[in-house]
Amino acid sequence: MATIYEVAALAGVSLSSVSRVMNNHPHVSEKTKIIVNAAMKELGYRPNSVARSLASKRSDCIGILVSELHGPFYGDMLSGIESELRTAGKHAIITAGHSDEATEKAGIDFLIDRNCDAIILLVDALSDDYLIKLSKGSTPIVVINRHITEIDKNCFYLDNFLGGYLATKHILEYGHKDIAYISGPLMKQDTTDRLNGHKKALTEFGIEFNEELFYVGTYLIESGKEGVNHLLKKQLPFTAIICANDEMASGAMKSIRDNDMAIPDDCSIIGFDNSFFTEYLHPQLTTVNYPIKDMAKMSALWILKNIYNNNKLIIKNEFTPTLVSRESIRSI
Amino acid sequence: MATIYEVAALAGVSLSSVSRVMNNHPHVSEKTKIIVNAAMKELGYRPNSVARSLASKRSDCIGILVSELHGPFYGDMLSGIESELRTAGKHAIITAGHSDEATEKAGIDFLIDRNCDAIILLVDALSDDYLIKLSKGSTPIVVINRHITEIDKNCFYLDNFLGGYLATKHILEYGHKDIAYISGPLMKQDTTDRLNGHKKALTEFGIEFNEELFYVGTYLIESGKEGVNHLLKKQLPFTAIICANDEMASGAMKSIRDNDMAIPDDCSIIGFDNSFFTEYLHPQLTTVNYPIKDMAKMSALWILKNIYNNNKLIIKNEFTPTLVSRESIRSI
DNA sequence: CTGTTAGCGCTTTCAT
DNA sequence: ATGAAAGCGCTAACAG
Repeated sequence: MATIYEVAALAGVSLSSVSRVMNNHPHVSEKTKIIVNAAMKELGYRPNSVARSLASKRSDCIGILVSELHGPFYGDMLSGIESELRTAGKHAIITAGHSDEATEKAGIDFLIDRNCDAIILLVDALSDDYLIKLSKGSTPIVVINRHITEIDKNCFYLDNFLGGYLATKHILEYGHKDIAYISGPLMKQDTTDRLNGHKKALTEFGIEFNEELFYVGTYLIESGKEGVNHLLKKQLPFTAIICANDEMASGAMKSIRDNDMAIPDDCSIIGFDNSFFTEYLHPQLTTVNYPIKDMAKMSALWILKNIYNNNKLIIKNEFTPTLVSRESIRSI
Repeated sequence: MATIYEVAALAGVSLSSVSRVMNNHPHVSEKTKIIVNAAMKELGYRPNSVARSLASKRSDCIGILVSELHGPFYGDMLSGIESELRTAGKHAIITAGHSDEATEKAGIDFLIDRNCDAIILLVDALSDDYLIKLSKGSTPIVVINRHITEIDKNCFYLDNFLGGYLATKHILEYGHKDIAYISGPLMKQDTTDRLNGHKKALTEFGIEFNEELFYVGTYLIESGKEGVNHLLKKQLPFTAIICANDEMASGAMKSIRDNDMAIPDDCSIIGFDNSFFTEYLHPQLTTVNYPIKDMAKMSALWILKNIYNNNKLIIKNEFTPTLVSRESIRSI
């Protein structure tokens, strides 16, 4: 691998000149530009980005910390960010936090230590306070799927309360009264927001929230199954299940069918996220659209605007969920 | 951010001593260790990994180049690799190649330029020759989902031929004779391997391959739909469709139902990959298991063994597909 | 066992 | 417009 020294020697100029043409500095003569470029080509020169990063304290890299690397939700998010960064000539460094506090902290440190110009965070375990403090550090951060008032402008979030409300209202409008709810882990803010939206809708329709028909899951398919089995065991009547995400909904659907009940005839069901596969379930799952890809792209755009000074971009922070009505709900 | 100088000053030792305790060198007195560690803690010192990487030419980072960041297949792969690396204290730097030659090359250069200790590749557009040449460079590479004889030991691949064979044999054993095939892009090796396996099974059963019932898709859901519509337009009889992956199979299922045909009564269908969602389709999709997560983990283990000298590990390169029989096929 | 001294490859003042 | 020189923070011989 040729270094900048060899390029300079071959071109018969100094290091600085090579550096200048590499970085498109103004005030470089056309002649130097040409001769240096020729030398670079001849040597197949590629700048060492580690050295560059050490000297300049920049890296053209954005760190991304996400809970998991698999799953439709995170996949769409990563894809959305990467595509925006790529078109801007920036790179993504991706790592996973596994919803564990120590792992999330370590992930952030890793990204900071690699001189990322900014970091995009989707974390569950870290406290608001930690993130607020982090935002005061020298590496700018952006937070997805979480609304922290103090760093409001750096947050990109869904109105989860509205989402929970919409789902439940939809169910209620179809005449359901005995409604089960399979929730995500209560430590997550989006989970509780959705749940509170749910409760608000219930209240509006004069229906009491029933702890007996409430199950706390993990957002994973398995816990959708477990949730249904748990509910069924209680022998309490219910005509609809609201699931806090699509994966649990698909697990729930399976379990319901395994118990010889039909969807939506014996039990209606609604999910959350509008993952790609919901359209391929049978029946097609009614759900709430979570525009994660748009949000992910927006977070990348924020960085392009605020870190790399692309001023043309217009940023919005809050995103709105919408109901996607399909086949998994029937009228009572 | 404190530097190694400040730590050395506070501890009253030289740089080298600090460096030595950081890197767990032998021949460091217990006393120095303690005093240096105390100084590090007091200053909240974190080594600058960029500087370290520049000086040492190592990074404890593994580069991963994958076609896409979303989708069940790539998600499982990334997850599998990351979990192995994490437990070994190594980090993943992930980027996407989008099945485009120039993008794949740029991705590789990016990873090399960041001093990755090794690179894991899942690429479609790059030629065997390019990869062979690359493997002679100074950054070790590992290739997933591709078998290149010359760099055999660095490849982790499925017996796609067998997979294609198994799928078709299964269909044939159920008595089908008019069999449609929705393929992936023919430029991909796994695609043609599967197709050749398919043809072999046909031959064994004395059935001729019918170009009219053959459709080249993209491995995306949409093209499963398009494939079915294309086939239906021809008005030729067929009782089963073999899809080269599950996503196209799910698209095909939807299209079939949209045309008022029942699965498997009017048309049997089989997929490939055994993606998580196939179990939640209706009917549950019969498919061929692709142990991508195991393969991904194995590729990571190869690196731990060969690059980081963890000799205990046993490596295998070829993986075997298995048939997963579910509900989407009926007897003729 | 510890300290000194060169770098790693590039950026960035500061002169000229 | 160009060059010289001083780092960026760390590692790694080499002495001692």
